[in-house]
Amino acid sequence: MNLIFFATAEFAVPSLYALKEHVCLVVSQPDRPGRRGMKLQASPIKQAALELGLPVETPEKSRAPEFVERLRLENADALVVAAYGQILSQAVLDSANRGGINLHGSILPKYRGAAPIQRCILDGENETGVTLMQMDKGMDTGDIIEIARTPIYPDETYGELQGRLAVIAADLATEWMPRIVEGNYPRIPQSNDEATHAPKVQKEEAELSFDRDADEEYNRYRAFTPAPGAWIKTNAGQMRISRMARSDLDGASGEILETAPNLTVAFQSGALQFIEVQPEGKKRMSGRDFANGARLRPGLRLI
RNA sequence: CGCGGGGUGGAGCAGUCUGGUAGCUCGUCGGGCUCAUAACCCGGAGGUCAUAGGUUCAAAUCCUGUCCCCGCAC
Repeated sequence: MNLIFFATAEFAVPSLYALKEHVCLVVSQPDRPGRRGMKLQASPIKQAALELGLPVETPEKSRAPEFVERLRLENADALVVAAYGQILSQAVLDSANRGGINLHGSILPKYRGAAPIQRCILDGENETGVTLMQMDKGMDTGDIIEIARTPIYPDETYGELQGRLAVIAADLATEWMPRIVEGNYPRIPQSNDEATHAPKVQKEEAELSFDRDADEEYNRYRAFTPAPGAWIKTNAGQMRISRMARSDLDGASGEILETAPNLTVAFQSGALQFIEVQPEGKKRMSGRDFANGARLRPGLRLI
C-alpha cells in the first residue's frame, strides 16, 4: 500500500501510527502561532510525522495546481483523510487511485462538519462513532463504507471521547485500507434527509451561565473540555473551569452552596461542583483553594 | 518588540498607592469537646516577602536590571 495521509488534529494521530508503514507522505495544515507571543507551533500530526521520520508537506492551499501535481507524483493508492481542516478539491481527490478515504468522528449523516465530537456531547447524545467513507466534493457527504459505534459515557469530556474515537478510527483504517486499495469494499450512499451539521466551535459557546440549567451547562463543560475550555464570568472575576462534577444540591442561580470539600454553585436548576478552576492570570487551582483566596462562603452569590 | 495579570510559611490570597510589629482562609502537628463529623474550641510549628543591585535611619512596600508563571489576542 502506498498512502498519503491528510490530517491536522490530535484525532488522527493513532491512525497515522497505525498506518505508518504504508504512508509515503503526510499533509498537514501550516504551522500556526500558538501560546503566547508569536512562536509558530506545528500541528499534532506534523509533530508525529516528524517523530516517525515521514515526509511532511504543509501547503497553505492543498488545491494549488503545483501541489496537486506533487500529489500525483506519489502515485498513491489512496488519500487517508482525518480532521485535516481544509476542503479537498476534486482534483486533489483524483490524485490517488481510490480517491480520498475519510475518517469522521460521528455516525454519518449525523454531525457532518468540523466539530462532530463536541456537538454530540453538547447535545447530550449517548452514542456516537466513527464513520469510514469515500469522499466526494461535498462536506462529509460521501458514501459510507463502515460505521463503528460506541457509547458516550455520562461524565465523558470531549478530550476523553476524542481519545477513544481516535483509537477506534485507527482500528477501522487498519482493518479496511487493504481491502479499499484492492477495490473490494461497500459504498452506501448517505441519506441527506437525515443529515445534521456540526459547525466549528466558537469560543463564546463555551461560556457557561448560572441562568441556564446545570444539566445543560454540564454538557457544555464536557463538550468544550479541554479545548477551547469552559469559562464563566462571576463577580469574583472571569475564570476557566477545567474540571466540574454534578451535584445533588440546589439553590438560587449563582449561589454558593458549599466551599468544602468542593466549591459547589447553584444554577437555574440544579448545581455543579467547580473542581478545578483557573481565574484570569492565575494558575490552575482547586475550587476550594479559589474559595479560600477569594474569601467565598456558602450563601454568597457569584452573580 | 501584540495587550494584560502575577511571583508573600505547604495551598489560595491580603498587605505595596500613603516605607516603620508578617495578616486572612485552609492545610499540617498537639490537645479538648462530641454518639459522631469535612463541625466547634484551645495551642504549636512553619516565611532569605522570585532574584540582583540602588535610595533610606528603616524596604514586601519606592527606583533599576534579570529570571519564572499565567490570562487575552492569535
